[in-house]
Amino acid sequence: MSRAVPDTHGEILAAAARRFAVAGYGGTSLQDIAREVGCSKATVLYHFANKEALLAELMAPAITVLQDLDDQLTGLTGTAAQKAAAAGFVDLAVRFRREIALLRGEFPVLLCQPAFAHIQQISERLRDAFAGHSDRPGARITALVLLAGISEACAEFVDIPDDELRPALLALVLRALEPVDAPLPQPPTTEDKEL
Amino acid sequence: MSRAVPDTHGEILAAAARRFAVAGYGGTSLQDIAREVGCSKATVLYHFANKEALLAELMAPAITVLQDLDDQLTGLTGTAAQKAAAAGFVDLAVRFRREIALLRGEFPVLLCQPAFAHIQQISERLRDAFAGHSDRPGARITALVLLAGISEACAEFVDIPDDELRPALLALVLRALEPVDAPLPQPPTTEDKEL
DNA sequence: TCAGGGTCTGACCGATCGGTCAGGCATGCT
DNA sequence: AGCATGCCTGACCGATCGGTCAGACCCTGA
Repeated sequence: MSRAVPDTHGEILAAAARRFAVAGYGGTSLQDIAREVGCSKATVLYHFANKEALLAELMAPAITVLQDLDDQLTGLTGTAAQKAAAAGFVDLAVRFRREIALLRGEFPVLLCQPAFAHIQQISERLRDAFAGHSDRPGARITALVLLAGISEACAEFVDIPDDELRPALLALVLRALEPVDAPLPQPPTTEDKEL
Repeated sequence: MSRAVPDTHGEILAAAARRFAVAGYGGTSLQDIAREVGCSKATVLYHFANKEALLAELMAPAITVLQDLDDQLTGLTGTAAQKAAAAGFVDLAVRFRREIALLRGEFPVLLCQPAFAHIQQISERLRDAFAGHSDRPGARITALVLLAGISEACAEFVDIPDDELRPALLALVLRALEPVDAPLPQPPTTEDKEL
């Protein structure tokens, strides 16, 4: 049988995920992680170049999916962009809520680090899509409220099953989003804008 | 005239607010604050018992208003609780968005400290009021998304004037809240249906 | 039997943190 | 002049942080 192959690497990863979720990235020391695994801090740093590399490996799957979503949103405008962004982000947030919980408000600090710089750009494009690429303050405010709120809710409601959380969030978003390209009483004359 | 009365206490307070807003509470050292004021770290600790006391004095006005809001919400139920909580919290968040920005995701950590323990209870009651005191998952999820989203938005949009931010947030909240005690399909008068 | 590579560790490093303390300095009252 | 008081500081403290390093302990293949 598969008798106790150590897999220290994986154990460290799992322990780090648990600690980060409780105390955040900044609030968790390498010593904490080592203690949880039952090894020395030096062992943690033998398996991972540094603390940031640990976080990066933990976040990698979520980041990949986030980039895919970003690709899918390119070219979409108006309500189409809003709906696609809403469905895509809600699904992503629900699936990776453990990863979102890891960062718990440390987004602003972590995104400043060069290793995560491109994430910031993606999140700005995502917010823009949520606003239907409108620059109306109402649309921009709504987009930010929803994106931040969804992240927080997913990090908080770890006990609710995906199939319950996802539709509830999606319904909320569709209810709350400002329609962006349909407030005009007579729209046909404005389509030359696209050309 | 009032010629250069030092008011070091106030200067430290202002400098701390500026630094906390940029780097967060945990990310700001007493040394940083002292450097910004142009005094020594020991001077900061001469005017304030410790770092936490500095934060407490900075947050005091906002906390007072939060407690007032909490009082006003006691006894309200259903949609009345939702609307009162929405109006009250949006107003509070807009007015004190600088204070909210100070904490930037450090709520979970700071609320664990005994000095801020009662804030956690208030915020839970507030969330409950947002949900119209319903325990439907949809209502609870919506409440959390909106509360967290509003906080984040207020911390982010420091450049938008109050009079623009407040109505936009209020409209969003009223649009997004699940009605909780009005699931009736037909209003009392059926003839206004034509309108 | 021995060499070598993968794994792991205790000891240690420099930096930084919040906080303490004795004392310097200016001012104003007696 | 002498003294008390309020304000401020440099030097220092113990703790903790992320990270380094030489070496010990396996296991395996020659």
